[in-house]
Parts: sequence; structure tokens; C-alpha cells
Amino acid sequence: MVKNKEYNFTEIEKKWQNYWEKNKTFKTEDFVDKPKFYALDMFPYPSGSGLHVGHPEGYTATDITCRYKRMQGYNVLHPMGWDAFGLPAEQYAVETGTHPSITTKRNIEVFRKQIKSLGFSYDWDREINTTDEKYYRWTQWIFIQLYKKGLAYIDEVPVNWCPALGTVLANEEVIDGKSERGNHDVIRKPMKQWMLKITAYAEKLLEGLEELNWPEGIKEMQRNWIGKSTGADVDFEVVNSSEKIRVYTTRPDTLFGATYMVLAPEHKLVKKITSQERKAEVEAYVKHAAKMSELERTGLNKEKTGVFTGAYAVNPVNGNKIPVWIADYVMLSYGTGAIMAVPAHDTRDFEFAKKFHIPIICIISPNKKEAKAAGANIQKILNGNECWVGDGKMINSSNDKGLDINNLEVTESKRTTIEWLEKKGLGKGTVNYKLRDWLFSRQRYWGEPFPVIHMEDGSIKLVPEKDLPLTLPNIDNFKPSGSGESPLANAEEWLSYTDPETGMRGRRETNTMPQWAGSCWYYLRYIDAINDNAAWDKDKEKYWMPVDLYIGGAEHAVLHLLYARFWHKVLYDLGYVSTKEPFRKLVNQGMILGLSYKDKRGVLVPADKVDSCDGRFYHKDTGEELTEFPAKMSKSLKNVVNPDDVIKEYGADSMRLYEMFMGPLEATKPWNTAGVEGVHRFLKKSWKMITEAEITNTQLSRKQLFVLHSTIKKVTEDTENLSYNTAISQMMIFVNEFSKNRELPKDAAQTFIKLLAPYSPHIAEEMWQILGNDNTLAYGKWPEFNEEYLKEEEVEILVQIHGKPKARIMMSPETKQDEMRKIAMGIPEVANALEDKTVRKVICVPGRLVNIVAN
RNA sequence: GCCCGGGUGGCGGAAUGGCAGACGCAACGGACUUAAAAUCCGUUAUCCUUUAGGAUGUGGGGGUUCGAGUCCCCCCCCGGGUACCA
Repeated sequence: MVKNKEYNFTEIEKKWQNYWEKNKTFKTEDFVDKPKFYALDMFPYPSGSGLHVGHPEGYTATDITCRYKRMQGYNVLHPMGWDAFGLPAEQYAVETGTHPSITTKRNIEVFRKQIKSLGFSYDWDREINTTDEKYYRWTQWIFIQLYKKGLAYIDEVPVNWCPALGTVLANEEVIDGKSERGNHDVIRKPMKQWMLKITAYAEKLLEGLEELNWPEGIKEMQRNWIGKSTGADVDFEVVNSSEKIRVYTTRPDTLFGATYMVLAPEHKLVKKITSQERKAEVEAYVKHAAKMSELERTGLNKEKTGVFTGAYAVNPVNGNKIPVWIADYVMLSYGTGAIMAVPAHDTRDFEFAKKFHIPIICIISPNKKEAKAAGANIQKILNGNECWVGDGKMINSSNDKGLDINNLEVTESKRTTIEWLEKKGLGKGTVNYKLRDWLFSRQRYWGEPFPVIHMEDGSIKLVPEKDLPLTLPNIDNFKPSGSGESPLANAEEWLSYTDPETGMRGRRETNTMPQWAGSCWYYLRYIDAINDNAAWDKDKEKYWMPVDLYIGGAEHAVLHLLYARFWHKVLYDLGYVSTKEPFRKLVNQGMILGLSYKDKRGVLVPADKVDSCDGRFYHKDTGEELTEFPAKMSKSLKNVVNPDDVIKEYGADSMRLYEMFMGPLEATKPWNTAGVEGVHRFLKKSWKMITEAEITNTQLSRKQLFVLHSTIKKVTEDTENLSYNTAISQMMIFVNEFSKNRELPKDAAQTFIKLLAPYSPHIAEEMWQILGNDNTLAYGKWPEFNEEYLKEEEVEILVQIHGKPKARIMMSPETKQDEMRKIAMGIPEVANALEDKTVRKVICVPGRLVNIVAN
């Protein structure tokens, strides 16, 4: 046994990382006869700036759980890969001419090295890379399956076109209608784009959420994104015209209050119904609206605008002639692109009607209680001078054609109105979703090419599956083509195609797929990462799916998770996967902030300008006292923490431990390097406890048994619940207790090492070896606790009078309530306090307290 | 505006409706040392009080309860998401 060795973490960590790699300790076999556990990390985009401390947070969490599960006898799948297509590499290529594949390869190498230095137990044989043609071959294959199922189509969709840059920009590259780079004008230009019909799965995506063990907040965000609403389509006849305007409304009950209509400026009826004298004004407005981006139309302009078309329509419930307007607050893309406006009961319509002096007719008498709570003036509402969107009873709502909903509540009147509309053939009940089809093409080089050829007769030909992958041509000019097409439009040779059978010529699709594509199914490829015959083996899929634990950032709450669920559901319907949902349990790790400093005026001070002394902070130059506060890590604040530096100074084990000890996994929390010091001290103390104590075979004291078994219990339960921070606290308590003595019972030592192993695996392996074991601890048996040792003979019971602590007394936790009461009343202090008082009630909680109510 | 989180010591945080502040950081005192670092021991919510003790205390206000950080109602503040979705 090697004794009194210093805790040389650098050496120990290198030694065990080499050992695991050489022995393929974490290579995962399929079909092992053990319960399976699939833990997935959201794979990173390998950026040029390397890993930041946010990445290892989630990775450490899954790694702890995986190591813990292995020790509990699970067959664990824990893979890692690279989401490596994307804009930054392409922009770098435009600037420097370096091919994105070179940048990507280099960045991946840095990322891999950094991730490996943390000692994660990934099965590196399953590493994937979305830019590898052996991978994207199958991304293309899935696209073909989507296409064949009728879920992929081409549509003319407006894109952010920047004439000055000659390129199409992503939404995030456009700021206030100008390009982020160069501040050039950006206009919306329609282009032919691939769309995926995610709307066909809206209902399934909504229903599927029910069965998932996901944070309620994320599920709610997805529900809102899908945005299901029920209502009715209603037809309004246009006066002096054969046209009808169809509107979608969630409030068919308010038809009697509809005093005007609004069409989206792009609505196809606008041209047909506009009167001669209004034509010029309407056209000008349409032109103006077309220039604005959707964000400008919706987000920024609070003030309502619109113009009257000169046309009138007939309200189907009462025959009233109502004016038809156009306004940009109505979107073509939602519902039917036209609305009936009920200004008395819709805030947007109310604002609009006020501005343009359109009549406002109240048809709901507000629920008095609700109106009072909302601070509404009922009289003003009834007069049409205030808007009421709450509940109430219908008024002024009957006609002579058999519809009378007066005095009905909202729900009932909706139902009655829809029935009446359907009977008269004027409308029908419908369901609508906010969810829109997914714009699936990008005018970029660095993405998956579509396996599609546009033939000269206008037809679309798919690249035969056997000819996949369709690889990216090797080009050297990554500048945009100038036409709005991707740089692929310059790859003449690659573009042209001649059908080998018919001789017909065609041109390849120049769009590429968005970054989402590769990440939509990567969890399936890990299952069978090097299969050249199929995207994955169905039996392996059955064995491993679904993912049991998926950890990643909340920024992917909606899009990535919704898109991946969509593809998964399609693959399920096609019989390629066996589960309806891919990710059973989802956890979002919180953001890690840096510590920042500001002076009294609130001016931020970069961290390298700050001196600290006695727990206070001062400006290096001015000496002014500063306040410390958490803020997002940024280069300008100089508060970015690099994991490499932390590992160099404290080791990977300390880094892992601190990432988890900071607070709950889901919480946003500030990084404080002093905290790393704390957990590092704990590891040093553990090391000393094991290496310096005399390891004996002596019996544990009762107290030691209690601490040992409470520690097993707490670490087991907390690890199970992903409450890693409190598990670590308990291990600290253990070490504090057991390092008091010179002697350390071997059982306790070995048990502790096992509990620590998932958290700080390198030091655990080393200490395990020091105790004379020669196998890796990776598959060691997880300790179990014995309830017997958790029982205490005597516990301190609190005696309260009126809920105020009065005395404390030791007794067995088994003591019966009557007995507790008797003992408590017998305490002199208590008896004194109770003199000349009548005891009204005594509450006895065994093992806890006695509360005496007296007066 | 709406939706989702969250407000607990100097700081990160802990607490099945049952003694608020576990564990860690920082600070202070002490031991060891020629000294420092490291290590070890102790103190540390606030206020009053010499001690003993007392009062206050989980963003604010009400409520339920013998008992509320925890449950209910109202309000304030911070973070994130989203935006005229008819």
C-alpha cells in the first residue's frame, strides 16, 4: 500500500483517462441482458472559441448519472458527437478562404480534447459528426422519406434578402431591418424554398406532450407554440359582388357585435373588392406593408394603421352592412387572413375602431364580480366606451332567423351559434393552430445538400437511395452567388445532371438543409453509429429507445425539441422507430453566469480592473468601492471562465464537483472560482483521510454507522433525483466526521470511495487502488444502506408553548404521544410557564416536537 | 401585455406543513511556523442585553393552521421566452 502520497491530481487524472481509453472501459455493448439506460447530452456546435463552463455542467450531470447507473447494474449508453454544420464556419470561409471542413475538423479536435480532459465516460466509438458524409447520407435519406410521405414541398416564401451583400440573411442576422454586418438595407424577397409540413403533426405533437416527464414550463411553451384554438370559419358576402370573405374566429358568439372586417394587406380579395375611388390609397398601403418585415409589422408598431377598401360585407347574423378594411395587424398566415372585428370585446379591434371612428356595439354584459376585480366600468362597457374581453351574459344577440343567444354564457352561446351557422350553411366549427410549416432550406454552402434534382420539364427527381450520400462539391469560393442562391450555384459541374436512363437534363437543388436537420435524429444514430447499410438497426433501436434522460440548455425548449419530436413521429408512422416520443425525461440545466462588478453609478467594471480585499472590491485605478453581482459571461467584462484553466489549477475532479455543487442543476447561478477552492479542499481532505489514516478492520461506532448509512441513503436518493449539490454536501459531512480519528475502518473507506466515484472518478479510482483493489471502480457495486443504522435511540424533542420554543429534551423517537405529553408537561420550565393557564390542546409529533396550546 | 421561472445571512445555497440558514465560500479569532502558504480548531442572520436571556427575521400585505420559507388570495421586484394568432 502506497502511503502519504500528495494529491497530485494532474498525474492521477492523466493516468485514469489513459486507463479508461486503453481498456475501453466505457465501450457499450448492445443487447446486454441488463436493464438499459440511455443518457443523452445535447451535442455541441464546435465553435472556434472552445468549451466554456456552461458545456460541462450538463455533461457532468449526465456523466454522474451514467456512472451511478453502471454501478447499479444498468447497461448504459452515453455518447457524444458534433453538431458541426452551421454559419460561423462558412462566414470564416468567406473571410479567409479556409474551407469549412478544415475549420470544423480543427474545432472538433479542440472540443474533443477539452471534453476528454474532464474524464467523461463516453463511448467514443459511437462519436458522430453531422458533417460526415457517412452521417448526412442518412439525414438525406430521412428527407427522402419525408418527401415520399408528402411532408416536404416547395413554396414561394419571403426571405431576408440583402441586395448590398448579395445574400440571404438569417433572422438573427437582421437587426431593425438592417444587416448585422455592414448595416445594409434588408428587404423581403420571395424565393422558392423547401417546407416541411409539421402542421400535419400539430395534434400529435400536442397530445404526445402528455406522456412526457419534462419540466411543465417547457411543455407549456410547446403547447403555446403549437397554439391550438377552436372556433369557427364564417362566410361574409361582399355587397355588390359574388365574392365571399371567409374569416376565422374563436368567438362566433360575438358575431352580433361585428361592426367591420379586416383583410390582411396581402389577401387575394383585396384587389377584387377595392372600389375605384379607394384604389390609390389601398395600393399604397399594400405596398408599404409589403416592405416591412413581419417583426416590424407585429412587434414595433403599437399604433394601429389601416385603410378602408370602399367595399361592404353583410354580417350573416343580422344582415347589417359593415365596412371592409385592410390593416397590417391582420396576418395572412394565420387563420384565413381575414377577421371580423368586434371592437367591444377585442382590445385590438377596439383600438382600431376608436382611431377610425367605427361603431362599437356591446353585446356582452360583463360578469359583475369579474368586472369589479378587473377594475372595469360596466356602464362605459355597455355604452361601447370601454372594451370588455371577459365573461358575461350575451345581450343584443338575436335575429328573426332562429338564432337567439341572449342571456347565455360565453361557452353556451358559442356552441349555439356554431350549430346555427352550420345549419344555415354560413360557416362551420374549426380548429386552428399557430404552428406554421417549417422553412427547411437555407441559401448556404455548409449544410446537407438536398438529394433533389430539378428536371428541365419542371419535375422533381430524387437522388436514388442507393446513390446517397449526395456530397458537397469541393469549392473554393464561398461568397454568395449574388442571385440569392447558395454558393453551390457556382459549382457548375456539380449542378448539372443528366438522367442516365432518359437522357433528360436537370439542375441540382442549390439550397442546403438548416442546422436543425442533423440534430433532429442524432440520438438514433448513436444507437448504431457505424452502420453503412441503414440509418440504424431496428433491433438495436428497440433495445435502446427511448432516451431515458436528456439534458441540455433551455434555449432549445421549443424549436429543436419540437422538430426532433416531429421527425420521430414521422419515423414512427413509417415503422422505423418503436416509440412515439424520443425523449422520456428532459432536464434543462441553468445558465452559468460570471461575476461582474459595478460602481455606485452602475457602471460596469471589467474583472481585470478589480482588486479584492477582506471580501470587498475596489477599482484598481480609482480605488472606488465596487459591488459584485452576477452577469452573463462576456469578453468585454473579462469574466469568462475557461475550463482548461480550472482543470490546470484544481483538476477535472474539482471542476466536476464544483459545477454540481454550485446549486441545483436547473438554476441559473454565478461562477465563483473561490467556490472551486472549497470543493478542492474537500477532495484533498478525502485524499488525506484515505491515504494518511490507519486503515483498520475495526467495528464502526454507532455514530459512525449512522453517518455512513445516512450518507449512502442521501447520496443514492439525491443522485437518483439529480440533486447533485446536496449529495456532495452529505459526502462533505461524512469526511468531516471520519477524518476526526486516526483510524479508518476499511468498509467505511471503500463505501465512501464508491459514493464519490460518479462525481470525481479519477481520485476515486486512485484511492480504490491505494486500498489494494486492482479493478476499475466503473462497474463496482453501488452501496446499499441499512435502515437499522439510521434509527437513533434518542432524539431531541422540542417543546413549544404556543408555537414558541421553550425547552428541548431527549427521548426515544418511538415514544408514544401520551408519554411525550407527560414528559413535556413534567419539565420544570414548562410547568412554570403553564402555571395559572389552562391547557387547551397538546400536539405531539413523535420524533419531532410537542406543542402546548394554553391560555 | 401574455406565458414560464425565481426572490431565504456578506455570497452560493439547504430545509416530507414541525427548532430557518445544512454544506461550502468569504470574514474574524486562535494553533502550528522565524515568517508566509498549506493545514487544523473555534466564532459568524439581525437588533437589544455584561451574562442569562429577549425581540425580530425567508420581497410586501392578508388568510388557512396548534404551527407557514413551504398551502391559499392580492401586490411588488428580478430573470428568461414570446409578441396584434382573430
